[in-house]
Amino acid sequence: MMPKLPEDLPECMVFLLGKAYQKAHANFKKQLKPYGLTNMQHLVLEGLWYQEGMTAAELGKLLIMDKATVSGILERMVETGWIVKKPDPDDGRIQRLYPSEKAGQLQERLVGERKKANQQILKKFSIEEQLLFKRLLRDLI
Amino acid sequence: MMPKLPEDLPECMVFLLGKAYQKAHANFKKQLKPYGLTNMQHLVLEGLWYQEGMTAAELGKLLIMDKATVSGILERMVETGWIVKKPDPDDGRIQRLYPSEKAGQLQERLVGERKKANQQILKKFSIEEQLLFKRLLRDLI
DNA sequence: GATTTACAGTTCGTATACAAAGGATATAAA
DNA sequence: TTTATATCCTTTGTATACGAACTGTAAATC
Repeated sequence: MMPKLPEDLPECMVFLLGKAYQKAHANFKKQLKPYGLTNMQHLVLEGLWYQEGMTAAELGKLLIMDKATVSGILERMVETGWIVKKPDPDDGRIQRLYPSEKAGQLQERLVGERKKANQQILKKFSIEEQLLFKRLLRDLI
Repeated sequence: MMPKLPEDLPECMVFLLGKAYQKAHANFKKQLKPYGLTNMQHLVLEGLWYQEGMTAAELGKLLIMDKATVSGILERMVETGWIVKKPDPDDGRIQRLYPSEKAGQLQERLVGERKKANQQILKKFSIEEQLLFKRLLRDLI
């Protein structure tokens, strides 16, 4: 629960959004730990399952991630065998990204974990609140 | 705006919360840049203005920050002259924290920046939506 | 075709985040 | 009072985040 806070700080959206995300992130992180995946790595897999063969730039745009951040995450995911990079035959600048076999075998369970995490957040609210909440958040993105 | 996203990913609260915070954070960051302060450093100052002399542990609890994270932030803020650490006479484990002179002189402007950042987020919504949004976020913390 | 410009990725530096372990000190218990 | 336990804080290691600079390649323009 929220402790006592300075002045109108608890009214500050930057603070509220940060702490709400912090909590949601921490819970999902725990769920993913057994798989040896981080939240962002999981997100990358979801992106590639949606459309494999994307480039790092496309993936970053889709998932709203900085190219430098994407670069690091992809490097670790190649190292740990979650994805594969294949050079594009027509464009020497590009590497196309594919989920690995190992990733594919866990796809259902991993997507299930995300849905579970999502449900654990939403279950606190009524259906109307859930829809409104999502709309409000989307309006900020 | 939000790009096309995999399956029901755009329905996922972890994702929505993360991206909404990312955006809010980025905007506030820009506002604070002229001051040479980061968002979290600003938050620490607000905490100490609310009650100076707090310990790192108390501050962390108040602002919902990990003790290791707090430690690093405080170290940098001492280095850059935003806060001062004073040893507690009764408890050798504790350092009490105070905003510096420099911080005090900028207090009004810095608090103003936060309020401005908050307004820029909230202005997109009706009063009713604003109140509901805050309540929903608080329910997650 | 040579030059400019645009784009893809990487690398570097700095700042969170947080788990885990360690060092110092205070308090409770035996 | 010696031992055990609890706190405070720091340190270490890993993973984001992201601005900025850099390399390499493609596309556009002259």
